[in-house]
Amino acid sequence: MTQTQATEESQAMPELPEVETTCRGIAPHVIGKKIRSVEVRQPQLRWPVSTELAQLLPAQKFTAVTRRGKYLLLHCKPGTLMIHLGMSGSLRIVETRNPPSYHDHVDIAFSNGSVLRYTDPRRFGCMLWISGDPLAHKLLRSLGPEPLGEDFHDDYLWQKSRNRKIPIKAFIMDSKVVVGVGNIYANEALFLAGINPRRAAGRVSRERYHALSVAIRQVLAKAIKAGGTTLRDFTNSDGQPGYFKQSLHVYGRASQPCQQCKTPLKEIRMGGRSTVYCVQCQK
DNA sequence: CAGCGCCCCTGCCCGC
DNA sequence: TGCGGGCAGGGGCGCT
Repeated sequence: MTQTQATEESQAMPELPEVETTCRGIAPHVIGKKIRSVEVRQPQLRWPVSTELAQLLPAQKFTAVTRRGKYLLLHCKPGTLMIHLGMSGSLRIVETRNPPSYHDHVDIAFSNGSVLRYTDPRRFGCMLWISGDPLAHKLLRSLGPEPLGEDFHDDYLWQKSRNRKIPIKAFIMDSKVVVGVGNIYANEALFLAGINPRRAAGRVSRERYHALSVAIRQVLAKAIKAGGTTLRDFTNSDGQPGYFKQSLHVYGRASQPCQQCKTPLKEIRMGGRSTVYCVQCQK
């Protein structure tokens, strides 16, 4: 991996497309492979990593790798390993002999000599063991629909937003409304739909919710498709996040001219998050 | 319930 | 050049 790629990757926040790419990327390397050992070098993530993993997982095989929102679910017979990548986390397949670096917090080693390695400099991620139905877990049971699923559409958003006074941006970033819409894609989708991020969710018309639902699907699907092109090199960890593959219209472009009307883009902070929009094109 | 602000943590950037 | 302070950011959680 070149220095340039390492730098870009360290800045990459795992949004839903990156999590989906990770899900697809690790699946063939971990499903059906016998687990030999688990090493937790740094258990202090968002919540402590259970030391029981080292006893529970060896001799097991992951039977499936699925995703719910930005949570990755590695299923095996006695339970499910739930992983969130937080802001700076990543999962890679490496060789056993590959020595861990400072931020490589967890290794799950397989009998074939490969290792599933969890890396997370900022440690906002988590790795939790769930025995029983993972979808009934506290962190998953109240989540809204998947943005690329059939339950997510304009009528759903419109119904859900009645009498809501919170800004539309906060509304679509609320995981109880819809999962996986992070700050970058919320900014982008609102620009594409022509909606001011501060507009109250309850004051967005049905027609504009149609445009918004289409925009959300579009930016996420496009990024996942872009991520898919790097899948074959997943183990070499040279994949770049999907949003580098598509032009960002507003995110990170504060004070630069709007690509539609040339008006300088405005940046405000909403809930502590950078919010960039065009005062002319987004009402 | 709805809405809002805090906080976990480190890398990066800026100013002196 | 080196160092310290400020800040960003996902999202659960506690408080109003």
